[in-house]
Amino acid sequence: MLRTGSEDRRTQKTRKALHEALILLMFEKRYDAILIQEILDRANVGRSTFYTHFRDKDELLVEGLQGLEELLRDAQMCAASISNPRYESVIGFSLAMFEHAHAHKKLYRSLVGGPGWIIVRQRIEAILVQLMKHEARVLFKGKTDSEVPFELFIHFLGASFMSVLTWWFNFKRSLPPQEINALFRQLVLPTLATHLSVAAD
Amino acid sequence: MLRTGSEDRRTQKTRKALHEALILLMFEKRYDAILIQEILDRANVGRSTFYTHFRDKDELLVEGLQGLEELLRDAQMCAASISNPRYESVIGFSLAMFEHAHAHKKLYRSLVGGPGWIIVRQRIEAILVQLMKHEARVLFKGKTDSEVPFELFIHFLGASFMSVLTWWFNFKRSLPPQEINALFRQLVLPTLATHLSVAAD
DNA sequence: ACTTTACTGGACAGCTTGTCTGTTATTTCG
DNA sequence: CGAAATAACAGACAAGCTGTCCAGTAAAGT
Repeated sequence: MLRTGSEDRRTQKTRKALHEALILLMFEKRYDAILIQEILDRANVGRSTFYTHFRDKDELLVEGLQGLEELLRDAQMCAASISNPRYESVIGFSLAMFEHAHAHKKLYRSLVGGPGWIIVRQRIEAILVQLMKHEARVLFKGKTDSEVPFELFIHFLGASFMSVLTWWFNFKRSLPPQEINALFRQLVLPTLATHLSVAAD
Repeated sequence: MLRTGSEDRRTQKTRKALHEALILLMFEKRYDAILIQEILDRANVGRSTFYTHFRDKDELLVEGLQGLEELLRDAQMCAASISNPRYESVIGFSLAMFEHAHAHKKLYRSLVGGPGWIIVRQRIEAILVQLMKHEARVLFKGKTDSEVPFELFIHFLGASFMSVLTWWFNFKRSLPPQEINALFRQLVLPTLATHLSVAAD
């Protein structure tokens, strides 16, 4: 029997090759214009092999965002301790996310606006929602003066962040991550202050 | 020569048939699962005819949103006069939009979440952005205490609205338009108050 | 060494798209 | 009404991409 905790080295190799090929191709053309066949050629992988790993192109793309989740989780952790008004920890991920996008500028530029962006956007938004839920639950003023459902509040924040991120990339002048982050905070802090309590207990 | 201000009756008929067929089909299945051939069959229109009118399915869908723009424009006009704090007129369209979505519940439900929603969402957002730009330009505190670019501010509002609209449809309990509108305002008014001046002059 | 698993390469049918043809039906205008 | 213009038709067409399948080969693991 072949029981191993980790995967077969061959599968690791193949998956990696496919991911890298997709990334390389995204430097050259829009995500939606990329054919599976092209990924295969670039990765030097057989057609049938691809389908044993992924159902389609989107699944390959989404898997590539695995690392991002951990990155953001760490950033959130870190921010939780140093947030001045306590409730700001809810958007503790923001700077890290902007910086990540900035570091992978070319990739994001290939994605933003195109059909691939919808996939990525939803995935990232889902990650953010998850993070913020965990962080904000305690701080949320459930029944006091606000009747906004918690879920709605979080989704609103997630979508707001993604809209700023999207705008940032469509903007001709390129702002540094710190600046766009400051702008995001300006837009969202008033709402945050209104709906979250200052102290945790 | 056949010069007429309005279109040939035949083309009007065909376009209408195609639009109606698409709508009917959207009641039955997701937009992206609908084949052009199915629209053709339903509308009783020849394949070649379709392509003389529209480049693809999306173009047909987008044309169907023409009426919405006028509806929202009217709502915005109307709201401009009765907004209590002046700056609230910027989101004067909101209730009308929620009501429109509510009136066409089934259609929206078929769209929200699916790939068709991206098309519609972007189109609606573009309309909103256009409306809000016109309304907010005068009220925007350009250089006073805020450095948020006007464009970003407007896109933020548009995306925020669309996120609330989307959440509304994904929410199991169905809230009446008035209530979801109230929630939207609660989320967005703090930011509005911060970045817009109270008086126009 | 032996077994199990993954990859290959190529062929395959299937589906959808968009184009193009000659012909028919309808509308507009004189 | 009659003639010219134009739209719609049916249906065939190539082209493209997808996803599946197979038998054979290579490479892991034990």
